[in-house]
Amino acid sequence: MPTFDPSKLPKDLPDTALVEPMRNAEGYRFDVVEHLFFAYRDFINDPDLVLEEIGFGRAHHRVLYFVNRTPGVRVADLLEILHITKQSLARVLKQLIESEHITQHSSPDDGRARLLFPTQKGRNLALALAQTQCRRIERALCELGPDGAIAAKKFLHLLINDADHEMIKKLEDI
Amino acid sequence: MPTFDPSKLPKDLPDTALVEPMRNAEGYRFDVVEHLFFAYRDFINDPDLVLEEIGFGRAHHRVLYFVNRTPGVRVADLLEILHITKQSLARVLKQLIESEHITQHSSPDDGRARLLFPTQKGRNLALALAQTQCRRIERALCELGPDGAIAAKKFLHLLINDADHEMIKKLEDI
DNA sequence: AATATATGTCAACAATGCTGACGTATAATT
DNA sequence: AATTATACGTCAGCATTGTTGACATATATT
Repeated sequence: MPTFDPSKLPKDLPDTALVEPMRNAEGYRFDVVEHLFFAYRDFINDPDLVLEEIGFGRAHHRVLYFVNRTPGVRVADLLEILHITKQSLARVLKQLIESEHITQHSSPDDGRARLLFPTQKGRNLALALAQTQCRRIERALCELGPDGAIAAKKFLHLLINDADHEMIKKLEDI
Repeated sequence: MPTFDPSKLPKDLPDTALVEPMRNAEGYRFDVVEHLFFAYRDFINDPDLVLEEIGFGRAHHRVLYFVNRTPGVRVADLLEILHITKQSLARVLKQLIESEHITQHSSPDDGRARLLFPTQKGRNLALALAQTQCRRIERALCELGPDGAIAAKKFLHLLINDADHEMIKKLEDI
């Protein structure tokens, strides 16, 4: 484990080397920055272990998640949600369709659009991956209590770009 | 923007396709899962734009951040903090040293260990990268108020593996 | 009929993670 | 003093997942 012990510095340390740490200050909450980093790191580590066993990665997880969250979603919608290119999406989507976790069907409204639906197999995997993450969230929210839970979610919402709030609201209303 | 309109389904939709979305339920807070996803996505997007201009990536950012946060940190410490291999770290660390954002010096305690310090150039970059993220955090915490801010940080803390709590506390005490 | 849109696909490349192997200091142990 | 363990560097190769550019196809729209 790191010691972070600032008492023992090299004798010949040149003055080009800064020894003062970046500390929390007005408007600079470094403690929150790193909390966010560690929280997200641990949050995605759980499903990673499951994914590894079946030869999938995080990219597959994200696609599978949103297809299960909003069945009938279009390819273009996923691109907007995930902020990736269609070529990146196509690679993992192809595998998810071949492995029969996802099926695609033409939209009756627009024959060009492909609507994506999960299969039961895909739903099962999505739930298995969500389980570890949801347990982690549940544990935290319970400990916080009702008011704290509301604040926590509001905090995350405030971190998100305004441009995405409309889309998030649509997800909420599902 | 996605429509998520479930009213228009393909006529010939086989019953292997699930149309029911995964909805929030007892112990399954999907709303929080996706809030966390979007929040982190937007959170790291700000510095990404700055990094791109100077030919650095997220990996450089993470290393530079923790070297600035804890000057004199050892290579082995960074590996533990970042959860990456020494080969992955070496690649970006080498560039950061060559570009004179970071300097290295032998530890007086242990001649094998290399202690890493930021230069003024490295500190400036670290602060520039932190600025956008800290503004985002500050805006959210202000809106939440004191109690909400405490709950928000506590929430993140509860998401983090117990194994990391000791290290985080050391960071806090810096 | 002409144009725009939704999607698929091929090819190449970049960033960043990984494993395995080997070398070189320096510390610690015997 | 000799051996072993540790901290780090480095080379080589590979996987995942992001990117751009170019081009094809089907369907809508004008």
